[in-house]
Amino acid sequence: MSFAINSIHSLVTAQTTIATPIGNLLLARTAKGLAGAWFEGQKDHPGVLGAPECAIDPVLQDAAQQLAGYFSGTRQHFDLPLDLHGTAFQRSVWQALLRIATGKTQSYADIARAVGSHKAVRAVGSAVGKNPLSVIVPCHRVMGSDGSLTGYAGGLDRKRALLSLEGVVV
Amino acid sequence: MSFAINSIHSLVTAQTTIATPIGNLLLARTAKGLAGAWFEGQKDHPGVLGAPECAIDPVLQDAAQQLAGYFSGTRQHFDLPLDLHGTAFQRSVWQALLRIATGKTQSYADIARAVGSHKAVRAVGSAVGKNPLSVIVPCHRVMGSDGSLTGYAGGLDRKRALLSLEGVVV
DNA sequence: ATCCACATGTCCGAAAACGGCGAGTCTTGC
DNA sequence: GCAAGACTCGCCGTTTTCGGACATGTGGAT
Repeated sequence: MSFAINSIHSLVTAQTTIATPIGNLLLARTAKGLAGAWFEGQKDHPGVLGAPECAIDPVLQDAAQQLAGYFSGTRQHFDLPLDLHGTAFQRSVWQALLRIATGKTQSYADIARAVGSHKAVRAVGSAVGKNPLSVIVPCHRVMGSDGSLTGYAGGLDRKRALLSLEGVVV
Repeated sequence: MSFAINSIHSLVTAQTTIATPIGNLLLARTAKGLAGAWFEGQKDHPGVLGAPECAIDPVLQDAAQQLAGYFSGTRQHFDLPLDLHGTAFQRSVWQALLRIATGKTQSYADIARAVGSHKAVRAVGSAVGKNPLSVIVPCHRVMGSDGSLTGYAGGLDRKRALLSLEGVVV
């Protein structure tokens, strides 16, 4: 077994798993901030991380608490140090996602325009699909131009649940 | 028809042919020890040797007996006086082959490292291919780095048979 | 003298395949 | 007519695959 050279595996300094209404969420941090949040069984779940299980890390604790607030409906946005690993294009897409307010949605074409190349719609699709921070980077707020629920690495059920939690009618 | 200047033809003092489960094997010795073991129809088979057919030569007799043991599964390694004729590089490669235990395999790159020039992989390939002592110098235990069965002067079927006799799964 | 062919393995660039799309066309079924 | 699906094709960053170049020692051909 071998890991990709640029995987964040080797950079993770602490991890923990928290329970949410839609499944367990694995949180991972690096020296610079929160770097991963994957649902159990989600597409790019890194599997077992070598880093120490650590529930008392400040960043992970903050994240857990803010996520709890989000799922209970009291918190509208997150305030955490993030360490997003990806290509320049991917990072710009993820930044665009962070600018979508809770309860709003945008289309893949909207994001494409936002990052400057309005024709790169499919590329946006695959970048969105590789979002390493489920929930926190709100890739679930992206829908097809015709309003259709198109895809979600964690499964469409979770996407529906998150949107409905935010008051969006599908 | 002509023989190469450095061929061992003129040095052979005795020869014999023995039967094995995978074909007849021609054994040849010089004054110093066993110098040749070629399968019928194998690539560098020397053809007819001028030396006397002699089944009672001590070295040839030992070789025949040990080979019988090997093919019946009771013998794991050979103990015979060898007279390996080849260039310095070839001899060092063949010596490296002798260090591969029964039931193990190595890649051409492994051998290259073992003889000190890790980039001379192709050179190793051709040296291995010129091994004069089939079975006894276990050139059949060399495989591609990706585990592929690449070549054998006696035919890939024989290579497969030998490996399977040694318990290696291809 | 030179050149070529080998029982390989590594590297690098080019080319092709692959998506969490979208817009345009065509086909149904009312 | 006309709306809702099925199909086609262009779009573009990323990933995977593929092909050529190179390193190396030797022997045989030219």
